[in-house]
Amino acid sequence: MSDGRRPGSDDRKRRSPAPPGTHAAVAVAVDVVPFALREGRLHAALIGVRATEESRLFAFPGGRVQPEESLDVAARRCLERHVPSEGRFLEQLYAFGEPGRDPGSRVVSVAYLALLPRADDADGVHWYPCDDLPPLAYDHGAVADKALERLQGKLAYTNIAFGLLEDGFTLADLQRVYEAVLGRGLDRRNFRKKVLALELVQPLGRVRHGPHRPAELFGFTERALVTVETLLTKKG
Amino acid sequence: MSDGRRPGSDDRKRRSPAPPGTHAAVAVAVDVVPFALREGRLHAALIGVRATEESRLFAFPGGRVQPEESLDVAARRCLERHVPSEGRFLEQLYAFGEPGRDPGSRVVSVAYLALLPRADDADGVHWYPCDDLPPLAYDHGAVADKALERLQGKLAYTNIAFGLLEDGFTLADLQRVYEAVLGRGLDRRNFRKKVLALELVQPLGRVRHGPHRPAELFGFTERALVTVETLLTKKG
DNA sequence: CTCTGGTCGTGTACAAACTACACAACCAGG
DNA sequence: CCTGGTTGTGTAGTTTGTACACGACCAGAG
Repeated sequence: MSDGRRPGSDDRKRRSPAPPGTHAAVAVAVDVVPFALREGRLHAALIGVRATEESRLFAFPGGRVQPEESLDVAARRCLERHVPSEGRFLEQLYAFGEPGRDPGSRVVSVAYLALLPRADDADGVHWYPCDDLPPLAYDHGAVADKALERLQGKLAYTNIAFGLLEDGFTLADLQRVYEAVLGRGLDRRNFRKKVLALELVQPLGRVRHGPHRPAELFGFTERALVTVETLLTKKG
Repeated sequence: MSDGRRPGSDDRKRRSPAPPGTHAAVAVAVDVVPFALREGRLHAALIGVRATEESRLFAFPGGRVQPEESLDVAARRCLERHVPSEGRFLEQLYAFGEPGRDPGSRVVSVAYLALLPRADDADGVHWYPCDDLPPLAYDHGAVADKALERLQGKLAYTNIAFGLLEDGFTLADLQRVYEAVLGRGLDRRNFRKKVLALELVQPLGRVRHGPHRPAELFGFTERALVTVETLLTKKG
């Protein structure tokens, strides 16, 4: 693994612009995994990339990082180009850089996790349930796994799930979000106790009417994304 | 944020090799934050990058990613070039890509977190206590913050701290690791109960002699890195 | 108007986990 | 033989998590 230079020499010189003629062969891209709820199930937004003879192939929205933009900006740009939304949550997920992940060229892709309050349809966008994704191009299968893993993990100790809701939700709505992401049921009474005790939501003073007892509507409190001690336990 | 192409068009074309003459202006590097314990305090390994008139400047070991190597391999190569060790733990941390982070050229750097069982001295390597780091080049101040944050966070629900120890440690040694990383004391008896209950360590049948009662020596169990329910609580 | 289905909202008993804390065992060295 | 400093163990009290039942309330059917 040595490059032949003397030990202790400063590796920083490699950061200088490459000499003329030897341009860097590694490109940088971003990919965004957009999650949203549809009919109580967690869905991800995909773009069709090409149709082989017998099967279509999908990938997450993404693109090259421009020389003057940051990774975060590039991710938001790529997200908004395909998926129109007012997503509040966009967080870096992981950098994928295996040499063979993109056939033909060497691309290091920084993946992002995006949470949207609604799964709006748009031109070229396909929403698929997370537990039934179509064949994915590149290494986007691994990207999807990582995204879901991160979302589930952060669910337990942050209020990240609120990125999948808009103000004016009922506690039952919120619970459905948790159940959809975790893939298991929660006890309604214990879940309610826990959420209210942490004071992450505040009643709006309005109610939602339906064929049943009216449900109180809630909104988020001031803090946008907090790391709480334990927002969730085994049974909610 | 539109690039003028029709909506829904496939952004994937950007992944193809750049046309001749228009080479990608964004380079990819890795930086490794190596942590180890020295005299009961958490230290990080730094490399001197340049000496200005009145002050030296340091940075974490790093370098450009080679066209044929993966990010993980590049990180291990850069770590081992500077810091000789048999580090068991090396994990991707975060990708830093602000346009201005590296003066002169656009470099996206994928940072890695490394844990070493010992803080060995080597040519060109400087070990500094984490709570008293010297001035850092680039955005390595933010990198250091992120690394420490990750380490502290994972301490609570994984056995990541074991990367800072070698087999043949006492439970007091292990506790000192936790206290050094967290920066606070833990209750000896509760800590011992917790660690033993999780069966992450196994007695080696040997003891360490000293001027006091002999201490039993432990090693790690088979599983290398596990995510435990709650390895740590407030008082250990 | 009454009935009914289905949801909303609350409280209580039990079990498990966390926290605080004290004492004897043991060795090296004086 | 005594002493200092560490290792090793257990118990009581508090907090947190878990399981579970019942009345309140509305819309719609009859």
